[in-house]
Amino acid sequence: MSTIAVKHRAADAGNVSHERRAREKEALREAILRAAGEVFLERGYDGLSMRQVAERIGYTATTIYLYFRNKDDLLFELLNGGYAELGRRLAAAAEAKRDPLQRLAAIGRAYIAFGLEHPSLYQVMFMRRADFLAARFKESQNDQVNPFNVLARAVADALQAGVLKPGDVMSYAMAMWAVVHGLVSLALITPEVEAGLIERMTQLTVSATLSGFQAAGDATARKRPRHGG
Amino acid sequence: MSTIAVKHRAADAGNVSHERRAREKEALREAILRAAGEVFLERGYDGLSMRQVAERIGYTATTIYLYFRNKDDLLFELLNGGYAELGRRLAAAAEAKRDPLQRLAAIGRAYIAFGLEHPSLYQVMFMRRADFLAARFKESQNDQVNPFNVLARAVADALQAGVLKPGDVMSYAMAMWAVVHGLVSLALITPEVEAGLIERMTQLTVSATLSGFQAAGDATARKRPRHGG
Amino acid sequence: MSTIAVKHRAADAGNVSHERRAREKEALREAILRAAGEVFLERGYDGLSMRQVAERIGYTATTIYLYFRNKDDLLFELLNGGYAELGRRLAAAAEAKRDPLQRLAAIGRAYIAFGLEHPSLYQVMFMRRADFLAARFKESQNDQVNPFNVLARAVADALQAGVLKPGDVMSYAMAMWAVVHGLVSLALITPEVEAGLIERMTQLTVSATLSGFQAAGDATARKRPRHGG
Amino acid sequence: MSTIAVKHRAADAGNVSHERRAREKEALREAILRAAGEVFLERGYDGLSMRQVAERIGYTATTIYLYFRNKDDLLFELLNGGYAELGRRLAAAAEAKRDPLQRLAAIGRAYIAFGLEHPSLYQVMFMRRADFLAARFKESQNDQVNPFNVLARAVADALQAGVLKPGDVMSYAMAMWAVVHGLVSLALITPEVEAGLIERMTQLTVSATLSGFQAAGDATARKRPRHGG
DNA sequence: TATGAATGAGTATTCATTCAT
DNA sequence: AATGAATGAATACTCATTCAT
Repeated sequence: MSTIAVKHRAADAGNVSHERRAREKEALREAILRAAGEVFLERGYDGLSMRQVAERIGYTATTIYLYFRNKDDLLFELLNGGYAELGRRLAAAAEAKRDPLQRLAAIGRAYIAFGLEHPSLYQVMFMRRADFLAARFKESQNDQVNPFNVLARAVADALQAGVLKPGDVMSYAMAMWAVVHGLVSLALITPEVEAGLIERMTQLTVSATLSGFQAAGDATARKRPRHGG
Repeated sequence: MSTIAVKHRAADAGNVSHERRAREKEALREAILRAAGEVFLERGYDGLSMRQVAERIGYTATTIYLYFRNKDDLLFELLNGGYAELGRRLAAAAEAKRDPLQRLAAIGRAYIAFGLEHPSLYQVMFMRRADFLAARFKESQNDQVNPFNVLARAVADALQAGVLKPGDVMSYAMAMWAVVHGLVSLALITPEVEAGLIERMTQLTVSATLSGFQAAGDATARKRPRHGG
Repeated sequence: MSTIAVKHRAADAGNVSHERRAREKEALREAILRAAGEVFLERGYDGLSMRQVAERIGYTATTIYLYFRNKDDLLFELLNGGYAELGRRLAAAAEAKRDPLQRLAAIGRAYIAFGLEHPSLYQVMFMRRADFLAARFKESQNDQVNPFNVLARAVADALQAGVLKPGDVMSYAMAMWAVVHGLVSLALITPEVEAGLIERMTQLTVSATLSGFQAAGDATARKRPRHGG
Repeated sequence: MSTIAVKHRAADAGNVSHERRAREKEALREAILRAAGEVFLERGYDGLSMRQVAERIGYTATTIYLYFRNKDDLLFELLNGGYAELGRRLAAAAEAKRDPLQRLAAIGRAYIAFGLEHPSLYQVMFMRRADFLAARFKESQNDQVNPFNVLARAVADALQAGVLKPGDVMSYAMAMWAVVHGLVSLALITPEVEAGLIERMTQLTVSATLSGFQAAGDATARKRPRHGG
């Protein structure tokens, strides 16, 4: 309410370099996105209002329109950042493990961690049909770090390595996604459940699923009794 | 806006029976609930507006207040109906199978079927946080057909029968819930995916999960190679 | 909320006499007015709603429209009753005293008592400009017990008896009305004031006013040192 | 409805000064307050609606929220301004007279003048119960020019000077307030009465009251036969 | 670049009233 | 005589957005 709205006009606007201008502009843009993320987290999807965001960064609501065309545009960028971040984290998890099965488990754990760390964002990313964003996402596909692709590649590797029962890549990838998504989304809509239970059911599920997927004669299974955590 | 607002006064009011009146009233009540489910699904909790609902059924917003005390009441009835129906179906599935593992599989399949058959209702029931309803649900618990209880009882039986690896009932129940919920909710937010893929990933997941849960020495596992479908 | 709405249809409507019908109808009419008065008292002018009134007597809001054309009509009857009641009480007070000055004091006290006993009604009767009612009141003047006329007659008598300083009836009547109205309305808008203070200021004012109005050489004044109470 | 909704964007915005902007803003603020006073007077507290106010000044209801936080805030400012103005006028009247009785008479006349000059404001200030504002007024008491305090001080002085019959300050102050309030409020709700009558009854009442209050042996009374106007 | 003023559409809910029965 | 269903207008308030500066 009583946020002090400092005037943000650069005092030395006269001889400022173009670069610096661009940098400042980018900084504000990111500040807006950050604030939007916070509001998102605290008040949820519908609680995200231009005014709330503006107040948090000490600017007027109008100013946001200089950086984002409208609320949907702001939201789009926010989600885009979410997908990119998730993609990076899955990719990082994948790179950290050589063994195909361990890699799959690591990807799953990274996915779950991301979801639990960004509850509001996750809900908008994966728990709603956001048709209004679909079209825009089609255009801006960044396949490099597309989260699903990271998973699909790891599945393909594991299949080729023969550590999974025979099957098609897509079915396996969707199945695994379903499992981790089920864990995360269930945890998010039943927040009164104690953290320990979430942990135990996650262990149980990931472990069981992977051992269930595993090729019967795969000797490596014996040596890795605990897939989760 | 473009909804045609037909006058709903009975044309043949002369020989209208009390029964018919009651039936018409019940029909409108259900139409409201159905419309509310759709709107809730499309626009979320805050997006669910009495006006939207009213417009969809061709009545005034005021009319809804003749059937439901307020917005929360409307939502409560909506969800309550859903939980009851799901509970009944899970209970029926459970009763149909004697074998503990088969019973668990049957419950899972019934759950998935319910979700896919009632996409909008399912999303309202399990894909949003509805904290505001928690209190009211606490009061009106109908434990007999509480969906989760049906699952938990089946898990307890299976554990006692020794067909599952040792573990606590709650973790197993939550884990199984997570798996089926993951499958359903993923299917619902990616509707462009072909039905066959949904089917294959469901088979894969349910089968793998149950075999992963199964006690190592359980001889019965050999005889039931396909848990899903 | 859960008021049981009993069906009020006369069971023996077939051979009921016209008289009895009329009596019943009148009874309900008065029940409505009584309920309206209660609601008025509890929730004030704007809190008076047809629904509230209807609920209180166990009928539907629609029923009221069978007895009063609309809300204004109901209100008009209510106020009309108020004026009549006030008129009767002032007239009764006037008749009870023979001495002109004592009669004026008695009228004043009766006026004040009425106001304090019917706060909500008094506010609507005398503390608002109810233009929408003015026209209707012009028509239905019941001069017999018109409250102001009672006062004016008492003033005229006192002037003729020579107990008041010379002056015109209208000015005296208005002046006295102003004094008692000031006391009542002040008491009504400052309800947190203790009753004792209201009492004392009333005594003080009435006493001072009357002695101030009194003709200088009026011997009776000496003998009646206390006009109030 | 029939209000002409002029666009209020300054036509000559080019060379507009900050000062002018501020002045315009203040002007609109006061226009809102004035309109609010009128509406309040005509339709009462619950009848005072942001929409009505907005329509009367030719702006949208939303605009009012740029000047006042909410309805109560608007009302608070409205009344606060009135009390301050009345306090100032009473204080000025009090200072202008040294003689205790003349001072009381002057205060009374100033009060009446204020009421007749600001009929709508006066009605809002003193002819309605405004419990909802009590709390806020408690906080923001400006005792310096609190109207009632001005009167109470003058009464205390007069009592100490021995020109009033013995009594307590509070009773006298309330009594005098009741008298002037009665005159004003009666005048305001019976506007069809000719101005001359108002004048005569005021003279009569003020004069009588003060002489009635006056200590019996107070010689000064003889010299001031006419206390009013 | 950023702002202040303003708007119009939207929200839940309540109310007086009408109409067919 | 009384009701039940329905409406349309009203309420305070919030929000995304526009426009001139």
